[in-house]
Amino acid sequence: MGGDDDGVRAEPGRSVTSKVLALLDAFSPATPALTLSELARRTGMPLPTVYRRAAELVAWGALERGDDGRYRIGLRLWEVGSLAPRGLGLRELALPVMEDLYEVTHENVQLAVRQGLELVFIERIAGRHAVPVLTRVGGRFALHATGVGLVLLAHAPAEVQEQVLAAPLERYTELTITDPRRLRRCLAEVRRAGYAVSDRQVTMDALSVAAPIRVPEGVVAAISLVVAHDRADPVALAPLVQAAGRVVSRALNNATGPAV
Amino acid sequence: MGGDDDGVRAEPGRSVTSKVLALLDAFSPATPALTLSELARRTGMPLPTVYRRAAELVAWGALERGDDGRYRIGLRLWEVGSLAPRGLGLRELALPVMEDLYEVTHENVQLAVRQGLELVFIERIAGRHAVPVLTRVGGRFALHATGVGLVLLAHAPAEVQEQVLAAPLERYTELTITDPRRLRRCLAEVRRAGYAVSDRQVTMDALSVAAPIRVPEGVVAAISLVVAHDRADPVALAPLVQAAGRVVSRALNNATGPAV
DNA sequence: CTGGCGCTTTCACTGGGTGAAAGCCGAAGC
DNA sequence: GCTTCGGCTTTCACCCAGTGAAAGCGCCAG
Repeated sequence: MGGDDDGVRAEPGRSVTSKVLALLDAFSPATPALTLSELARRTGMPLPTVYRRAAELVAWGALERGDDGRYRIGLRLWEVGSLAPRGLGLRELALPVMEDLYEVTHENVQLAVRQGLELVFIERIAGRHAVPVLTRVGGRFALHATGVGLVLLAHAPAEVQEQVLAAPLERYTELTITDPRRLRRCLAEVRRAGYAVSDRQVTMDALSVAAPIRVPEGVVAAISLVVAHDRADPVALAPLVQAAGRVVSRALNNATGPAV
Repeated sequence: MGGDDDGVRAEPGRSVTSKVLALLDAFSPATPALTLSELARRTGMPLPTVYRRAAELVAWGALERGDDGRYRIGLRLWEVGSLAPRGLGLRELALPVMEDLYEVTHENVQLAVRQGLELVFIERIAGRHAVPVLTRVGGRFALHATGVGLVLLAHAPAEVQEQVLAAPLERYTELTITDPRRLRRCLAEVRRAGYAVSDRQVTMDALSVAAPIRVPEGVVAAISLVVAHDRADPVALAPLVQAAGRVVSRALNNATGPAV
């Protein structure tokens, strides 16, 4: 048999639901718009199948189809997605605080939560005169490099930490921590200090200072400032970020009764 | 009220996809967390069916299941949703401008697009010392009352305008425009002036000033300031909002090549 | 005119989906 | 302790929604 396929293999007999979800999976920040055949190729499903499923998704609003025939994620899906618990309570409560932080510093302000072994950026205020950051809202990133990542990892369940420490740590710059033992010491220091500094560990021009956001059960999110590394004084910024973290923590604890 | 809602009726033989989407539909700002039986009741589907579909959605991350057994929208869905075209390009470009507007005024800044016969709030900066607004990001609202709504409606395709004008116009306050002929005149005035003012037409304490965001094809979004009606000077605010709208328009036109 | 590409529709077959019913589990009541 | 009850999970035999090869369509380039 010719072995020239590259995309996801189509397991015969996969459930309809998984097909629908596979279609959504095909979209990514790098490929936010796909033609029918691209979708078919990426999901490994026959073209007519993709056609029918996609048509249903378009009818509901989960996908949109542009004049160019390409499919995109639909506004309706965004709408439903914004009901995600962290999208809701946390984001709404944190945004005013992030604005304050931005107004004081005019630097990039970021808010992230951990999901599995990665972090997801929930919100970001991108200072127009600040260093450009390559992350985007809704984007994922490794836990071991960014400021928010270090905070989230430092306060994650032990098993999560072990899994991250066991896997190879990707290197982004020459300052990225890739030695598990050094990372372990770094995490201990983050817990002790109550904040994390990532100095040029993601890009060589930026430095970030991050602080945890806590509920009684533990740390649910992290907030950070990203600044140019050569005009940065992490020690001066830390109290600001920590204070912001505490304000959001307090707001969260007051607001949410039962569920996070 | 409306506590007795039967939710969506189950047509026998509806497609699996529609069942999956019906599950997502069951979630709303008012009901962001649902038990299995609530889901079954709201969608009109048998409990085992809901159980299986929901399990698949949880496995993928479209839903999450809390310790309390309730289902919530999952972070993964939010992540995919944030790839929606308006969620992406527009929001990212508009946010810095919205921040500037907030910094100058310290009032609520809102960004909305039209979807069908309603508007959807894409982004909002809620001034902590400004009037509280009841809308939320990801939430929908009628087109005929708010400032953004009037702008979006005034520049919507004729058929959309006719549909809105033909349907009964819900009254929110005694100042809400509910007479189609008056609304029609109002829309003409919005087009002429290049901005819209909604004075106490949604709540009796707030007033909003909105301006369009344009691409060559037409108006794709609207930006607005919401302020306390008694300290408002719409005529003074209008140029600010219009300027913000123009800045975003320009950014959009530069950034987006092929697709909006 | 022809060939190629990408999308849409058809059609007969089949296995994933169905839902009634039975099992399970923990909490509240006796 | 035992029982009931409500809500969740699993089973099972039936069957129609979904399937995908193949044919049809529309468009553009050569």
